[in-house]
Amino acid sequence: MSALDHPYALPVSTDHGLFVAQYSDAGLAGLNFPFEKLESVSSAVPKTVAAWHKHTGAAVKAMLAGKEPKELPPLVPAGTDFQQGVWRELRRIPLGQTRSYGEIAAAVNRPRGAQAVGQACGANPIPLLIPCHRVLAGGGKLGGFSGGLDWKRRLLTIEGVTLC
DNA sequence: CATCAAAAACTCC
DNA sequence: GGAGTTTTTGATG
Repeated sequence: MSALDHPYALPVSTDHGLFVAQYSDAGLAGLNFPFEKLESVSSAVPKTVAAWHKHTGAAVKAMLAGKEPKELPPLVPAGTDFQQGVWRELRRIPLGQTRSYGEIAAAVNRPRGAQAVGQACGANPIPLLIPCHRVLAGGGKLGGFSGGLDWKRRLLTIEGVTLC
């Protein structure tokens, strides 16, 4: 994992732990799952970032409650063109539904690029708001998840997805 | 060139 | 037909 240095990092307290949102000057650039220890967070931020963070906090809490976030901050994940395309497709998945890596691959015109889609999902800097957890492997298998498969199962359960 | 959060094809019971 | 293994495939560092 490369250390992405984003200008601002702010905590998001939830019932499931303390997330850390990272912002560039263009919007939300990263969202970290709760980990053992936290890196330094920014104490003072511009009002624009504060406004984004308010939306981020509400959105994250909404997601963890199984609801669709009402309002999102600008999402500005850094990545290649292919990754951006995949992430855009991921955001089109309705809450509580799942797609397969192959489906996403087809949607971005890479009919046989399922594994590449998997990589793009793994490179997703903003879990939850870019719902990479809604992407399963073929046949309803779980696949994998950056923050641990435990999180993926938990998130899907929250959204009402029943696993085989 | 090696790796990866996949999928289809192919084998063998 | 089903479970396990091998091949194919695409983006990334």
